[in-house]
Amino acid sequence: MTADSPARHTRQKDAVLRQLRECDDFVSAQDLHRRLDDEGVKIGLATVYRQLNALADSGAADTIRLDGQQLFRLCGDDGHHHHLVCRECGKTVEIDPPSEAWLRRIATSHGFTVESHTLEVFGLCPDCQKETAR
Amino acid sequence: MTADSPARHTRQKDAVLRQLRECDDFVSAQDLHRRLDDEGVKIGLATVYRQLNALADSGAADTIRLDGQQLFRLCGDDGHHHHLVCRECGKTVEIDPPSEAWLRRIATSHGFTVESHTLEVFGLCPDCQKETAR
DNA sequence: TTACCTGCAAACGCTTTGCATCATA
DNA sequence: TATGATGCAAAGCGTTTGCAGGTAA
Repeated sequence: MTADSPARHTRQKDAVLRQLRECDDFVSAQDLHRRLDDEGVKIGLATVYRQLNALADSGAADTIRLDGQQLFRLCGDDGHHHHLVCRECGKTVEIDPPSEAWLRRIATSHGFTVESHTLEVFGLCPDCQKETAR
Repeated sequence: MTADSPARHTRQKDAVLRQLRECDDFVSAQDLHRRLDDEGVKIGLATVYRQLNALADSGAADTIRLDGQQLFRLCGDDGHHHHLVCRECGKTVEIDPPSEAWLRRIATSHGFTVESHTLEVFGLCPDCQKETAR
């Protein structure tokens, strides 16, 4: 571990951070890149990956893996939460995490520490229930 | 949805199933393929993937995603469970699912139904805690 | 001016798929 | 014999990396 990088300020870094702040949900690198592109922001996909990984490494962003791809979200704001995902249309709703005490009790009973956890609940949202009932 | 496949019995299917039974931890498809190869069992990697996916689809095997690859394990019992995963060495321990009532309460409060859920808790296992403390 | 950052494209690792062949039922 | 299963290799997908040129400090 040598001296850390000067952390230069760039247009692209800003764009990634800003866009990340605008999504309150997890986004994939590709998704973020597409959103920036739609906005007219010119940025390489590799740069998006590099920025997101840097944010994740520094602890500024949270990541989860879903369905083979890595999703990122700025962390630190409102504490972490999980998602209720509609299996049909993909709509997501934030839900509160399970009790930390419960997690800790389970982990420590096996001698593990708790660093992070993921929880996702899948079902049908109200709209898709209507569709299916038809 | 038409009639389902006859499910033919083959040497390869047996080999995958047997090898899977021999590991008490999660294994990747590549890992399982290598183990079979070491045993002298001739089998294509694609077949291993196909068998594992078939097992997972049918509900006979559990899968988790760790570090970019999918890991499989026979799920021994009917009731489903979750995992406590060591971030360092990958060791996993089964844990009980959160209360169904809790899940249902959360989902229905948003008008969702509950079909399935995933929960993974990451931390350090006892051995890796010692390593880190060093 | 320096050296970090970027963009492009090629490389990468894991997984899936097309297709001709094999073998179970 | 008929058809699902297999093996091989190529394609696919998300992600990372090498390198030449760009740009903040």
